[in-house]
Amino acid sequence: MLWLRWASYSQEPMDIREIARRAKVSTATASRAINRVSTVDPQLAKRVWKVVDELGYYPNTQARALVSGRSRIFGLIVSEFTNPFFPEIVQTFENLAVGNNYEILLTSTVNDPRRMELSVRRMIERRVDGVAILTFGMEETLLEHLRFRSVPLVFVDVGPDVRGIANIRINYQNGIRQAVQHLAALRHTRIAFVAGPLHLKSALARQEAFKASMIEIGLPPELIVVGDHRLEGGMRALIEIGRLNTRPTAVLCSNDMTAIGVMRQAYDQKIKIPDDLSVVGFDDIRMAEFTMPPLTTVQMSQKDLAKIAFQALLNEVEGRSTSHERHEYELTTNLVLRLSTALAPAGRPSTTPPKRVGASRFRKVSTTVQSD
Amino acid sequence: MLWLRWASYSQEPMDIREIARRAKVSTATASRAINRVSTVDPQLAKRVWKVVDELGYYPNTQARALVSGRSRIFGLIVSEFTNPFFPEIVQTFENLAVGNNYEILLTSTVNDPRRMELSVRRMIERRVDGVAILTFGMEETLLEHLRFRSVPLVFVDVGPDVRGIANIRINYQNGIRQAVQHLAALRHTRIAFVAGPLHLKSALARQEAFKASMIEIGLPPELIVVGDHRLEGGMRALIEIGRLNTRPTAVLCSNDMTAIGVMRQAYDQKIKIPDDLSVVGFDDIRMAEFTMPPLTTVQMSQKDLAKIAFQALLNEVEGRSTSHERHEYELTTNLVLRLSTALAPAGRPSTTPPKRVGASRFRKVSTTVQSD
DNA sequence: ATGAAAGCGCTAACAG
DNA sequence: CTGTTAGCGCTTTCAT
Repeated sequence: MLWLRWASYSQEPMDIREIARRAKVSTATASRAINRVSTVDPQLAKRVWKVVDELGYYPNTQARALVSGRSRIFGLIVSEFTNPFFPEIVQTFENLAVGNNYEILLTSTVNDPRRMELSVRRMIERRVDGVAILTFGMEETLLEHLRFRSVPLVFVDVGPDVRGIANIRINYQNGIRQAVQHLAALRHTRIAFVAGPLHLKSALARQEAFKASMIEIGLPPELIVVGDHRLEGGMRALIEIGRLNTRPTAVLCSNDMTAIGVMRQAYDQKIKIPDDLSVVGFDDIRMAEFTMPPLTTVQMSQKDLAKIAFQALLNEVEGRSTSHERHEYELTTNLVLRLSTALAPAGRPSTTPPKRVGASRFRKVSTTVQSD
Repeated sequence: MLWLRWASYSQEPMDIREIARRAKVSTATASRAINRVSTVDPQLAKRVWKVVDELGYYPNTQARALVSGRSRIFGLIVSEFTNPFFPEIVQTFENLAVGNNYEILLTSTVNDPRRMELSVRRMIERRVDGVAILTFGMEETLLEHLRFRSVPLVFVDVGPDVRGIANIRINYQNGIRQAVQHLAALRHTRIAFVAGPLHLKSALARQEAFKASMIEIGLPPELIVVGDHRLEGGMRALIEIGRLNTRPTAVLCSNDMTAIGVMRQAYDQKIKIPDDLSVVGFDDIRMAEFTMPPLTTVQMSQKDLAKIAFQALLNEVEGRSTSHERHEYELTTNLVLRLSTALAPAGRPSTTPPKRVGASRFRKVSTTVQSD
């Protein structure tokens, strides 16, 4: 706190020159000491650091960035913070950022083309060192602006056509197959699927995974209704499903909000879950643990996703990767058993809920990521 | 897209000098044109802008900040992104930021003193123009670092002792009184309160508001159990309440997660809500709408909070406020009726749920805030 | 109204 | 190993 008293009676600029002067060294040496360059004489270094601490000197990052050409900022573009899928990602990303002396420039597109464009512009203006785009849909032309400036990019789930940018591919099939087989094992044969907005690649992929998984075990993937990945869509979907002449005993949803909508509608109609109807979600957002009953769901680990994204960016920037190879990462989804699924009503002799699992197991993703 | 083709065969730096050269003006004029200084000849300005657009030139914010001394970044310190209270705040804050050409430096303390210190350090290093601290608890000494550098600060809910920084005071009493009176009107007389961690000012204030509200209508505020503002605490609280010899018929919770925990525990114990027990939350996080039944809760508008915080910062920075007056803002809380409250079991002749209200009404906060 | 030039705070050659 | 110095890209006097 010494510098605080100092502060009270002098308000001169505290810049690296001031530090240098007081430590009786050149600015170059001061700079080196501060940046822990090993060749600097320990004596001098100590003198510099003493002054730095006494004065509470904090280097000006802008100036640093200007001369070094690296801002130590990673951009993170998401759709919407209020989408429950993102908070965990942002938190994990930030944890990694602080640990690596990066700042994060967080931006949301709120599904507005103008905001998308603005996001990209902001990234460029602030000269970010890399951008993670977790927004399930982004105009190709905007990316060109980033690519043109050779800003490292990480993407989730874009097609295989884009070259020169890292890509995290989601293995939807794995988790969805587990979900379908879990339901089948509980004697469900009439399994419905509530899809998401099919113009989204991710929603389409989930639906396809569902169909494939059903066919795989000889069940017809017929009962499909389209939702919107929101609560309302889930509610509407269950109403629609209720009108079907062959009523399903289980419903798999394209995301958790949809599943929560289904459960809400079931609650309103006094349909008991899981006794009358088994429900499975997708994503494993935080809320999935808090529903009643807790939701069985396919987990797409937001933590792992963030870790992979961050690490990919870091690899790119620190040049640990030769720039001409194709950078592919994979995130595998897995079923998390909770309490919203049970034996199918017809074949159920007694109420035997599936064993509850505390934590989920993952198959390790195909890339090494730093732990928390 | 013209500049994109240009880009393909020349990779020179696109800086303001390049713009100036191509527009056949001086860098000074280029700068003025880009910054829309009115005195610049329209002809020249147009020429400059043409080049800017063709080349896809984006000014370097670092350089700008360095010379102007203003970074156009606001710091936003929160406790934890995964705390459901924050996403809406962050989103609103960002919306306002983009609208005003600011960037936001988002930081979380995760209730770790080291991270708190780091947050402050990061703010200073990036030379933010102001900081909003929404973290219900922050060490005084850290603030000194910011105050010393005269960084404008906005705070939520700190005591009245701190001078020279803006403060948003929460009127807990208003909403909690409404909640208590709502329950009383439904013939509840044994109303329990599940408090939060009492070392938090905000938790303490809520408890005090509860006590005052009860006494006000002649009910003894005796049934108080302490939770932790998390789901688990709510669950434990209900168990504890169940052991009381005088069982309450309604429980008011210090925050929504607690209320959700209570509901979860009730679900597990087959206690029907609201028929057997009325539950009221506090905060009105997004999830409160999605519980079953939807949670009646005291709303502390996260949107309004963010708006006030941003506006306060802006006032400070744009110098619209004389720096010696005390800057106080107020946010009023209000009850939002949903479906988790009903007539007390004893005095209830039939099931008559309270009227459901779609949107809540607010008393306007005492300061003018920009709309979305 | 426009241009020349200084300089924001820092790092990185380069020279000693 | 240390110091001198030239910029990084921009805004802003100060002349014109």
